[in-house]
Amino acid sequence: MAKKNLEEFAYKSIVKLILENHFKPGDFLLETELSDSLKLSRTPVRSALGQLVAEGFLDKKKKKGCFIPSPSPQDARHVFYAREHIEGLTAASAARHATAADIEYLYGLIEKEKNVENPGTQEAKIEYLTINENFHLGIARICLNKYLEQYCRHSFWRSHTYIFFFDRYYSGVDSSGQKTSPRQHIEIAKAIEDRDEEKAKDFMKQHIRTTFEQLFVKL
Amino acid sequence: MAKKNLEEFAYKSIVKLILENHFKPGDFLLETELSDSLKLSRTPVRSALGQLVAEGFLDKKKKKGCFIPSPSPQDARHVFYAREHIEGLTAASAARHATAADIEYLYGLIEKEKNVENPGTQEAKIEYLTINENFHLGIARICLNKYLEQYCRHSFWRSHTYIFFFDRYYSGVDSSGQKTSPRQHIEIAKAIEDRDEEKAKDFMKQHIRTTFEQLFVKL
DNA sequence: GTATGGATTTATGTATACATCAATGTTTTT
DNA sequence: AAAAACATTGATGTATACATAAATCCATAC
Repeated sequence: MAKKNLEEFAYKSIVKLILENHFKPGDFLLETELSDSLKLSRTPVRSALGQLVAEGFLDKKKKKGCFIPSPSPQDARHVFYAREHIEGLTAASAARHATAADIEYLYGLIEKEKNVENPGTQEAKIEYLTINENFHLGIARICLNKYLEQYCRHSFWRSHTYIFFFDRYYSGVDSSGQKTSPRQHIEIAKAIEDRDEEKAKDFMKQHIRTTFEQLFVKL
Repeated sequence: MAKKNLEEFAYKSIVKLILENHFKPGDFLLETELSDSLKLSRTPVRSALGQLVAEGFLDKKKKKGCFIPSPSPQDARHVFYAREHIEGLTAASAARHATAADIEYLYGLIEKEKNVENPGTQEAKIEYLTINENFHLGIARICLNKYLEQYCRHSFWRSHTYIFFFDRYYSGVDSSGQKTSPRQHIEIAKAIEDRDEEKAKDFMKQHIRTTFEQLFVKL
């Protein structure tokens, strides 16, 4: 990774570590350890951690440090409730603003999603995650409202805490044996293409509710 | 102001300066100037600025500094669009979760709002702002979803950039000669008290749209 | 054995010196 | 006079030393 901006480098590195599950909930991210392993001083590491706290991805205890927030069923409900409604809005707005190129982009992602190789492997899991992220954040971008996009990005990432914990999600298939996610993505893309704001909103909300239910059958 | 946590002190001080209109859009907030005037080193000031950037209250140009984002009609539309829908959600959720104490709190604010003294003065303006903030963020708190609360707080503050610029807002009266804001606040509080989620949502959305329209008649 | 109190440890919090880069101004060249 | 090359300036970016406080451990008192 490029190291011209150490702060940015630290930020990305830390996010990567988090996403790769190097830490478990409640773990403290020590400035000294991180600066040590990333071969930089505490200053840029500290900035990066501060950023992550301000963005709400990490919690902080004064004079104690930054730590991975603990997931809880209640928190999960809150995140997914927020996501459901906010992404409902972004999908509806996207239906208003999408260009031909935007729609092509979304369908391109769906194609990729259908053709992920070696399903079940760790690489496939990462691949699905990436495509899913691009789809949801892509729609947020298309909606052309930087505030909604920001909130969407935030709640999306927070929800991923949970997605990462439960493998069930990746094997989510419906009664017909088809993967639910690509099918629902197609519905959403179609609604956006048809400029049907209501449908786009409803399909998106349903999609996120499905995701939540697949993750938390037991709660 | 207490100075035990210099970073927090810096953060609050800078926010205060911004809200008191010490800077205009496009102005750079220089670390050296701030640390100088606040009598601390650059370190806590720099942290505070980084926080404000991460939260989206300031923009930043690499190696150049943090600056007040420029308002624009389009940005205003985006902020108020986001606020309208998010606060619609918080109001509906608040109608589900409000306790008797919560409802009393809201009505208390409305009473205060009715009885602000010396309307038209700068103090009255500040007083209105504070009450209004407490009302809107209070509802966000009552809804018990920390994500929605966070997004609500963010869009609320961003919208205040605009509210501060236009005095018309504070003199907003409807055709019957009554202040619109207290009247609409009463409607919302009543709907929450009645546990009528739909009405709470709709009144809140209407209220925020009214605010927007009062500000931007000319756009 | 438990509890209290203080030393130790260890991490964050802060100040400061220095490095770096972008912008600007100035000189030199054509 | 215009343009290119260079030097200056002034801010942020980074490293590091030191201050401080929370947590832990251990000794001592009861």
